[in-house]
Amino acid sequence: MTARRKMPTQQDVATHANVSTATVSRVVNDRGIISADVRSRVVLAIQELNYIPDASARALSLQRSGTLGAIIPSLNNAIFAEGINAFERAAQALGYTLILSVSQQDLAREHDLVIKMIERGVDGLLLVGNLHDERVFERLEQTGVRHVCTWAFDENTSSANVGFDNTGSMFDIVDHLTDLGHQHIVMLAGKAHDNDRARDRINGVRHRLESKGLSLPESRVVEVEYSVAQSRKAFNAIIDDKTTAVICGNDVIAYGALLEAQRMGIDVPGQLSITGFDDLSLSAELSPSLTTVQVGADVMGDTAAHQLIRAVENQQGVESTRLTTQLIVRESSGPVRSL
Amino acid sequence: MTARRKMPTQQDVATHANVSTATVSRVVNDRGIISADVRSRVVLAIQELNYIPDASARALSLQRSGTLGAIIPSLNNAIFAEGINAFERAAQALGYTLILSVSQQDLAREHDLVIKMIERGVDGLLLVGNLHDERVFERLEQTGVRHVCTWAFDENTSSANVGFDNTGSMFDIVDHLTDLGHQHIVMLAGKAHDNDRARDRINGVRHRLESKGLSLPESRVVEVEYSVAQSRKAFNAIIDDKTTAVICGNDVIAYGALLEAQRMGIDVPGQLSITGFDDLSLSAELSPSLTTVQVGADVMGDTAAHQLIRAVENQQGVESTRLTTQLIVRESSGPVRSL
DNA sequence: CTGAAAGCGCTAACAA
DNA sequence: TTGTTAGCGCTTTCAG
Repeated sequence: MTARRKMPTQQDVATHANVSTATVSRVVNDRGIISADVRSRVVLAIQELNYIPDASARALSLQRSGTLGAIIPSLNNAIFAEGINAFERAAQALGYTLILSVSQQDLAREHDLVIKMIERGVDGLLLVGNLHDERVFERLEQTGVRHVCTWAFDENTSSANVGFDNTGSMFDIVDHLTDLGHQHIVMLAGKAHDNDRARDRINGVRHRLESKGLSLPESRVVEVEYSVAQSRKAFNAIIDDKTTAVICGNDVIAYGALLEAQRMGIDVPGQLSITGFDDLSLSAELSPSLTTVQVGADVMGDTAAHQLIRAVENQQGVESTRLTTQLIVRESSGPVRSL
Repeated sequence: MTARRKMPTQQDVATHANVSTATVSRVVNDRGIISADVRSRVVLAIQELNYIPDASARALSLQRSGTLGAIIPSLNNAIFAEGINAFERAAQALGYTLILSVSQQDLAREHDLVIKMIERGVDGLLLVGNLHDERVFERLEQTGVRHVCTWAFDENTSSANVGFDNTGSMFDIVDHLTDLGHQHIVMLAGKAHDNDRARDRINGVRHRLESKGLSLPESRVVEVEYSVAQSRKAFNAIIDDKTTAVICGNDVIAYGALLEAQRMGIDVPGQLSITGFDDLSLSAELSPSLTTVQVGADVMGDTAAHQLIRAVENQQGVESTRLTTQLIVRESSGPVRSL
């Protein structure tokens, strides 16, 4: 088991079945017309030899690999895992294999990974967000590799988008809170470095508040790691008596805020409203359940895979799909308590 | 952008730099000795043409792909996502690319995916658990593809294992609970279909209880989906007044039990002790925090990648690594309240 | 130190 | 319907 056995090749099968390699190729790929006799001989030979075709050779010859690439910031983020799960499922259903790389929220690393993906000959590539190294777009354009940027939607990008408007999604949250009378709001945002989604969400909150004569000064925004423990600390540090609501950049951060508030004896939503973003399945189960924004990561992953594959197989461009988010009002947000 | 551009090949670079393709190959792979002059000409040509090597052709020629495959039951399971994250990170650091497929806890599907992986020419393959279609092992053996089964450890498997003993891990939980005086225990196990880990955990609990003169009849075990909502239902259906402790097959199930207990007004751990398995990061944050078993998914993923790559690059067999789990006692378990 | 040539396994015209 | 023959792009002897 330490030595790598020589695997049977198409040639071996051909010899064994007494046909040409072209014929073997034809039956393997179900292409053209083959007599029943020949077909059965080939099939038998394949079974007897335990023949498994070589995808590299096939890709080299076909100039198509049958793979889809995906580069994501992290897998330790339930919502990305969910999106990739759907992406892989759709790809698998359509006969494609997933090549997955993690950029660790580092755009320089992401650039290198994109090159790797091109080397691998992926037929399509999924990226997260619209913020990337410029050279990424150049390379993709130059090589003609189909790609789609997910988790964001911007009318004015050159690349196709399958995602939602991060800025606009926050309007619903802000409107919901201001309707409930909240004016003193803080935001526990996700880390915005190399991350346009986090940045857009902050801007969304800020702009919407400003449009209502309110504001979100720098002092009332903290960027937090994707971690409940980190979020608790951040919450603890920024919370004060005047604050009546905290908007979180994602559900995990919201869990931290919620748990820490409870530990501090702050009543949610009585004294403080808390909102999340993503609508992880746990969010509906907590007590109080979390008001959040549903993003449909599974639809996004599924759609991205389908768009990519359709573009590849029909030799056309990748279409953008604008997904909508939905505000899910639950128990963690409520009216400002009158004094 | 709808037409696939012809990418520059090694041949183009060779012509441009006025050298042979062999030379280009040498500078690209840093192999052999090349004069400074030639090297710089080649490097320049590569940049000017934006040359990106073709991994398929390389793999075909080298009979090595530089990829590692992984087939996991699901990505919507935080602990697998964590393990794969570590696996990918290690692979990436060592120059390998990850090919990931999801079997959806279906061994028949897994078998097909293994064939796909062999077609892709993965240099090494990660599988979860020791329960697989027999033909999987035959194929792997026959083709000589290095592989490792994770999330389990059994002395008597033919395949290398990088994991822990699921049966034995439950002994710690059982001992902990019986030490606290618990005798009426129920188990909310993970779905055991096509899943030796879940099965082993059930057996672990049962055997350990029996060794102490206690028992875990079928009527006190329910298999539950990996879902907080499902777990709440199952908990609700099985809980009764006599039960003083519930052992859960994983942390997510435990969250469901805990939240439902709280909703029902059951005091944890006053009236009921609850334990989990996995030690997800949230488990330490909940209130009460969850007594659970830490499995070190990141170490497992990292180790698996290293073992695989070492085996490939040194032409040797894959070594097994026995990982240990650790009981983490927190607030959700306590002594049986004396009546 | 560099080039020429063969070959990795498969597919795709083009003939037969 | 089936076989023959070129490659696909890269690496690797083997010469020079």
